[in-house]
Amino acid sequence: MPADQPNPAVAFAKHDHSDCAHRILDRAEKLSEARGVRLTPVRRRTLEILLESHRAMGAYEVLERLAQDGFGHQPPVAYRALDFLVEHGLAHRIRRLNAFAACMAPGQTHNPVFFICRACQSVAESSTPELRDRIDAAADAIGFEVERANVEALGLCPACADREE
Amino acid sequence: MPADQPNPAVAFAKHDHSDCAHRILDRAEKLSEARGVRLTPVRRRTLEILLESHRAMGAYEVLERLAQDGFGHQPPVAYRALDFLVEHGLAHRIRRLNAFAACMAPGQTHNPVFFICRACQSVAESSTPELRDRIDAAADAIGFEVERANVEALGLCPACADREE
DNA sequence: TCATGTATGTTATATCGTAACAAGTCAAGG
DNA sequence: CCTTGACTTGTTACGATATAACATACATGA
Repeated sequence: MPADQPNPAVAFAKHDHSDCAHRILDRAEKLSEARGVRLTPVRRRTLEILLESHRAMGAYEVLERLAQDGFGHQPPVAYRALDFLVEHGLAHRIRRLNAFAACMAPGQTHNPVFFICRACQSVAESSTPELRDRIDAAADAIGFEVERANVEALGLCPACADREE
Repeated sequence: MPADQPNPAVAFAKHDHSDCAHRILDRAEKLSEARGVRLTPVRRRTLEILLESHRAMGAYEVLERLAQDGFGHQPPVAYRALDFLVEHGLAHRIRRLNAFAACMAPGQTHNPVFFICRACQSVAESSTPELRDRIDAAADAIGFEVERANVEALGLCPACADREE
């Protein structure tokens, strides 16, 4: 697999995580510049915090970390940074968990499917255009116009599945 | 289309709604009996309330209606009834809206896709085993075991799409 | 009938999210 | 340089969603 392609298994496999986080931060910087938006210190730090794990984190958990680092202590600080990241495709909102996770393939148009481990809350992201095609086909059949589609699968990641046996 | 098959377009089309609601209530009764669980007055009334529209309703909205009908006034009353309905496949939770909608095909194992109109909040439910197959295939590739999968598509229903043009 | 599990209702509180406003930052044009 | 306007960050205050814990009632079967 080429190094610049997203590897959906990465969240569940051993890997050089600091490397993987840095790579994404670099891309986030470049993307922000290219789009003329500002990856300010809070926003950048928020992304770093999300990138420290492949878990989904609640806004208040992120806020606590931001506060420790000298940023504001109030909810809007975290929500605004997270909203920015989501809006620009640098993070995703995982609705089932009321939480957020860094996007592992920023900048690529992708229709992500989230695989959420119910035991360790890690989240893997897989990109499957065919899935979106199916959704669009079903929508067409009833005259519905899909703008965004969200697929969240709950289950067990390989490590936690082993542990449960 | 046979009358006992779910028609995914029903939510967006004109139809004899009181008939459609009664049919589902009947099935809910039979299903509950068959499974040895009790469709008690609050639970039944909760399902009726959801069935009055094809919209998703928030728990507090449902609670208000229940209170008017002489049931309890506190959140757990609504949440417990809704949780029961969801657990037994008689209703679905629409996470994007923090809301609940009656299931239009109770008793059938189905992997529902929800088409949520962002203008009128109506929800249509479409059942597509192929979609689930795709999700499972993507999961297999990374060693993930899917237990439940959730597809929520946001967009415009036919009526609201017309209105926006 | 009475023991047991299940349902319903309550109070209280946890958790998640946003509106509205004040103050600071930054870049472009005068 | 310095003003202006758009944007960003921070605050207070509140709204919306959800659950824990406990008391009471009710069905069911030994």
